[in-house]
Amino acid sequence: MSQSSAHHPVRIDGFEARNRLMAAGLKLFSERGFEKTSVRALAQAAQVNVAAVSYYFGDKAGFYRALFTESVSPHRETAIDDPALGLDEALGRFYADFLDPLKAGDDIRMVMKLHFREMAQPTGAWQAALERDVRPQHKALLRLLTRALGLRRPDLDAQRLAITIAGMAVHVFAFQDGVKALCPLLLSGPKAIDAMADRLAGYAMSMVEGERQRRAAVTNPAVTNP
Amino acid sequence: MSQSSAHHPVRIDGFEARNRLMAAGLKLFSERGFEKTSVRALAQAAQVNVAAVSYYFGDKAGFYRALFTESVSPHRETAIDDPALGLDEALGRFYADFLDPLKAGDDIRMVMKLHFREMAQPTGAWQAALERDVRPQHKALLRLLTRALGLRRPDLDAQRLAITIAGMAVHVFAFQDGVKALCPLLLSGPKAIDAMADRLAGYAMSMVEGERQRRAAVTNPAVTNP
DNA sequence: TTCAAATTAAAACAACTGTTCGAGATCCGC
DNA sequence: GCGGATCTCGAACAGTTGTTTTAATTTGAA
Repeated sequence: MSQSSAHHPVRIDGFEARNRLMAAGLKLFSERGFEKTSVRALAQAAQVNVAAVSYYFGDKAGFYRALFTESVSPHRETAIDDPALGLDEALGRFYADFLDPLKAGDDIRMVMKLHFREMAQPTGAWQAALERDVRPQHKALLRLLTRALGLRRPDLDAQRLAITIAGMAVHVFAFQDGVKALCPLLLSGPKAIDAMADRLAGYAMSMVEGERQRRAAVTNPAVTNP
Repeated sequence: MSQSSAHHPVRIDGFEARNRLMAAGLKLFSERGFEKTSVRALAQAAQVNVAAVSYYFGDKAGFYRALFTESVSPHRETAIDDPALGLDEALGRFYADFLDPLKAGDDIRMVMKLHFREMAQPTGAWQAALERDVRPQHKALLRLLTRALGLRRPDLDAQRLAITIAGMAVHVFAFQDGVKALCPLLLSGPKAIDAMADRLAGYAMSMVEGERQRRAAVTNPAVTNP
């Protein structure tokens, strides 16, 4: 109903309570989700009165939104479509940067969980993040692939390739619990994560090469067709 | 508290209400999630009294579990590790069968959403499904890849490959909303879905081939190393 | 110190949650 | 028809939810 953080007129000094709330909110929301996290649980975890969340954020939803907005974006913005980079370098950076937050044991992991929780259950907060963060990354990847495939403009098959190449990273991230259930060693420790990023880059390279061959075969079917 | 569906002694005839509840539950739970769906909303959508869900399922949670259990498993169990199949055939079947439910416009899509909603936010209901449905598929895929790579036993890199190959399909499924936001044409209509499955199979083939070469290069590094 | 603004605290609010109760309706075999 | 099981209904339960209110407290500058 009310705007978020419209209560206090200008700004304040006693941000301790607000900060404690942010920390507790990151933890609880990422663990239990929005619905299952009550304002009272938040207040208790932050050692703060119940009214504080309304006082500082106007709303539980406003608190959630603030958490989503003010949290540092966990993914570095990689310039993968820099023409100076080779395809292998670009893809290597892409996966390395994408999977990097997996190594940080602290809050970043929680921010990620928060984000992917929203992906599976899209609300307004995520739609905004998609347009702001995901779409540019996708476009950059698409540019990279269009160039690598020697195309003038991206076509549907380039889109498929881009979605899949990005999806491999997203999948590792979003379903890390499932991955850990199937094979715990795959994501245990920084070295395993680096290895995973390396393999993903290799997979993507193979995919691009295969797509290149497929396109060649389609335009010149006489060679390989039975 | 109480066991699910422990109310009615033996069995009943008037299953109309129960069926209507199942349909409404599939719709609402898959749309809004478990927490956001109230028993009253379920009853109203099913045109059934509030007490019906307790009467037939004992519990809201029991209702959810029943929905999860009784719903037909959306994915056909593909025998991809049949040694008679070539790798390309096996992977082609795998993706075709996996993405097939995307074409069915009806309830199956809702069942999928229900499942993937649980994946992102694992509860008991999903853990059971993982052990029953996902793990066997993963093991079959792992067998297939182990054979294709000429290994005696699956190693960590084979695990990575299997997880990623399956993940490409999971990603399309789980984030179809995001995919549609980025490129709506990719999943519109059965032909597009078939094409996507084809491409995924091709990608996987390329990945396996690339992995085979990588392994060869590792065991015999003199050839390609700088 | 003094005063007003900023912050905290406890209690109460109304709305909604899942669940249960008991009375009525409906069915089926007899 | 009757009788008993099966099912439906509305009301009410106790508990939790997010939010507001009101008063007490702390804070910082004049």
